[in-house]
Amino acid sequence: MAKKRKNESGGANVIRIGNKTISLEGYLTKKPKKDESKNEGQLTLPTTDFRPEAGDLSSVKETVTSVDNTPPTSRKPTGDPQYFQARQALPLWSRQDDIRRILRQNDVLVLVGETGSGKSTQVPQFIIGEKWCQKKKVKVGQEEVNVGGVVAITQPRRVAATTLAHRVSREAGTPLNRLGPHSKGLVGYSVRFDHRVPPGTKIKYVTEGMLLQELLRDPHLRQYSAIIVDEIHERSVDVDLLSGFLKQIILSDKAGRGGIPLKVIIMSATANVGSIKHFFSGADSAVSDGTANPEATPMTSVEFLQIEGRQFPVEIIHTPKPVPDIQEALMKTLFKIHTEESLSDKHGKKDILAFLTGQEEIEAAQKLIEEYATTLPPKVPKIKVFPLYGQLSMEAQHEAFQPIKGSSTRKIVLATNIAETSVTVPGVRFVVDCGKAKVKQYRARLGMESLLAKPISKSSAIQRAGRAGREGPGKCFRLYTEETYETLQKTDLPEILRTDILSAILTMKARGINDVLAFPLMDPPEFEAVEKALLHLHILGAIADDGSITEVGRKMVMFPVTPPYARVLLAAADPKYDCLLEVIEIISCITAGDDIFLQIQSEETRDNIEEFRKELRRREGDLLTYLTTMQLYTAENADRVQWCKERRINTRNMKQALNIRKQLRELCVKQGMMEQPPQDPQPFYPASPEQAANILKCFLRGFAIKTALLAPDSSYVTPQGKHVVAIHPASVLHGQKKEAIMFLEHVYTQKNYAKKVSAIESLWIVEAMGG
DNA sequence: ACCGCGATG
Repeated sequence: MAKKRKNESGGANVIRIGNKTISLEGYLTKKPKKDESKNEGQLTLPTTDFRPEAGDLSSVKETVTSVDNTPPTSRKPTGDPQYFQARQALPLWSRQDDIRRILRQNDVLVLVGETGSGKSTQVPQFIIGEKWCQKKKVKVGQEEVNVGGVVAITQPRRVAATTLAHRVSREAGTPLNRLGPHSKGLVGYSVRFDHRVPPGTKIKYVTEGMLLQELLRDPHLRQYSAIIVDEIHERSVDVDLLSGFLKQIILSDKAGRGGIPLKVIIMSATANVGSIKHFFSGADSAVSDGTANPEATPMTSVEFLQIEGRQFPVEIIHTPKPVPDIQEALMKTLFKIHTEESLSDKHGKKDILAFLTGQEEIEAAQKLIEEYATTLPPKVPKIKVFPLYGQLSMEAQHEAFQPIKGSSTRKIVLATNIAETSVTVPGVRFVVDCGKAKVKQYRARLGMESLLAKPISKSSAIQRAGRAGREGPGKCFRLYTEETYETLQKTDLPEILRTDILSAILTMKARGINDVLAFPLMDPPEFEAVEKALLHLHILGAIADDGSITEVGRKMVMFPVTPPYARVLLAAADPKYDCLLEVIEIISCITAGDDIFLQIQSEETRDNIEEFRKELRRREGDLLTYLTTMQLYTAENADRVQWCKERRINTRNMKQALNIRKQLRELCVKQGMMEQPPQDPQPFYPASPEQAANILKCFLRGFAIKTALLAPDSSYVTPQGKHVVAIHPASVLHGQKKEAIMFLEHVYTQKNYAKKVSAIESLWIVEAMGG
C-alpha cells in the first residue's frame, strides 16, 4: 500500500511508497513565493498525487512491489541548472520513476495531467536517457537500418510546438535561439513554414499534421523510439488519424522496425480517457492492414497515470427553474453578482466572464448592460463591458485582457467559445454560462455544413466553470437547471464526426489503407459519410473505380490543401488553361484563414473604405476579387500595412497567404508543373475576361458539385439535390442574378447560404463533369 | 443583410 508521512525529525519531507522513500524537498523549498499565501484550494503538498483514490492508480500500486533499479542520482535534473528549481516544483517531477518504469514494462502509457503539471515539457526529458530510447542498428530484410533514438511530441497548434521546443531546449542547456548553423542540440521542432532540427536532436516537437506527413515517407516511423501524443482530448481529425496509424504500428509484428517496438505516450488534460485507453489496448479490434496475422491478434497492455493539477474551488450555482429568456436571466445574474459580491479580495480583482453564443447576442447584451448600468446608484461600483469574439480586431480583443484602470470599476467580459480554450482572460472570478455554443456540423447527405447554437457538453460546462478558479476561489452561475446539466452529453463530438472527411480518407488511401472502413478510429464516422467522401474522391479522379488511389490522387496529397483545391491546382497546370500562378494566388488567399475582408464597423468609415475596395471588385465574383486583391497587395511596395488598413483587410491573413503562396509555388516548381516564378513586386495587370474564364473553369474541376442555376423565381437551385441556396451577403455577388454560380462553401445558418461565389456559364459545368 | 472558435501539411 502507498503511504505518505512527514519526516518528524524536522529534516526533509519524505513520502514512503512500499519500500521506497522519495524526498519532497523540491516541492517544499522550491515553491514560488506567491503560492505560499494561496492556501485555499491549493495544497502545499500535492498529497492527492499519492492517494490511490485520486484515480485509477492500480499500475502505481504494482510499482510499489516491483524492483526499481533507477539509481537515485538519475532523479537529479539534467541540463541547465538555472531551471532545476522550477522543474522540481512541477507536480509531475515526483512521478518520473513511475513513468520510466511503466514504459520499460509497457508500450503504451496514458497520462492525465492538467495544464501546468509540466507533462509537455518534462516527460520527454524523463525518457530520453532510457536504454530503449537509444538508436539501434537492425536488419530490415537485407538492409541495415537505424531505428529509434528520437522522441516526437505532437501538438495541435504550431505556436505550442515552437514555444515548447524553445522552453525545453533552454532547460536542456542547448537553447535553440543561440545555436549556430552547425552546432548540435538536444531539442528541435518541425512545423509548417518552420523547421529547426539541429544535429543530435533527441526531442522533437511537431504538429500533428507534420507527423502525418512524415508517415507518407516513413510508414514505420523508424527514426522514433517513442511518440508522445499531447492534448489528445482536443480530438482534432489529425490526432484521430495519427492514433489509428500508431495503433497499427503497436499491434503489428514490427518487421518494418526490425522488431523494435514503438512506445506511445498519450497525454490528456481531461480525465475522460476510458475510450482512449480501450482503443489502444487493442482488445476489441484486430488490425487489418493486410500484414497482421489474425490468429495472433496481439494485445497491448495500457498503463494509466494521473497527475493532479492546481485549481481553486469553484462553487456552481444552477437556476432552480428553466429560464424562458436567456437575455433576461443573464442581466439579472450579472447585476446580482455586481451588487452583492465584493470588487476584489486578497487574490486580486473579481471580474466577470460570461459565455454567450455569438457576436449578435454579445452586442445586444452589451447594449442592455450599459443602459442599465447608468441607472445604478452612485455608490455602486462602475461597470465596463468588453466584447470578445474572433471577428474582432486584435486590438479590441487585447482590450479584454487588460486590467481595468481605477479600482472602483468591475470588468464584464462577454465572450464566445474563444475564452473556453484559446485565450485566458485574467482576473476572472465569476463565470456566467448560458449553456450553449454555436457548433459546426457537416451533413454528408446534403453535402453542406450547418452552424447553429446547440447545448454544450458536460466537459465544456466544467471547462467554462474552471475559468472562475484560476486566480482564487470562484463562482459559476449556470443559466440552466441541474437537471438540464445532467442531460448534457458527456463530451463534445470529436471533429471527425462533425466535418467533411474527404481529406481524411485521401490521407488514409495515400498511406496504404485501401479498406478505409477497417482503419482503426476511436470514433468511426457513419458509413454514409465515408461513402460520400469516396464518391467525391472518385469524381475528383483521386481514386479509381476499384477504390485504389490514382496517380492524380498521389499528386493531390502532395499539396497542403484540401483535395478539391489540389485538383484545381492540377487543372491550372494543364496547358489548356495555363493559369497556375493566378490560381495559387486565389487558393493562398482563401486557405490563409478567415475572410481577408474585415467587417466595416462604423457607418462613417463605410463610404471611405468602400471607395478603396471598389478597385478590387470583379463582376466575375469573389474568386477574381481575391486574385485582384492579392495582385495589388504584392504590387504594393510602399506600405502594405497602411494599404490593408485603408481597405480593412486582415494583415495577418495576408502575410499567411504569402507564406502559403511561397510553399505552393515551390511545390509546383518541384513537381515540374511550372517554371520558377518572377520575384515580387510585379506590375499589376488585371486578368482579362478570357483568363478569368479559364481560372473559373479550373475551379470547376474541383467544385463541379457546388453549383447552382438561376430558377424562374430568381432563386438559385443546385442541379443535383435541387436545394435552394442564397448568395451570402458578404459576397460581391450578393443580390445579383447570374445564369449559373459556383460556390466553394455551403453553410446553413439562418438560411442555406452559398459563400465564395463566382458567376459561371452552365455549359462549363457539363464540361467539367465530362472530363 | 450576415457573422462559434481554432488549426494543419
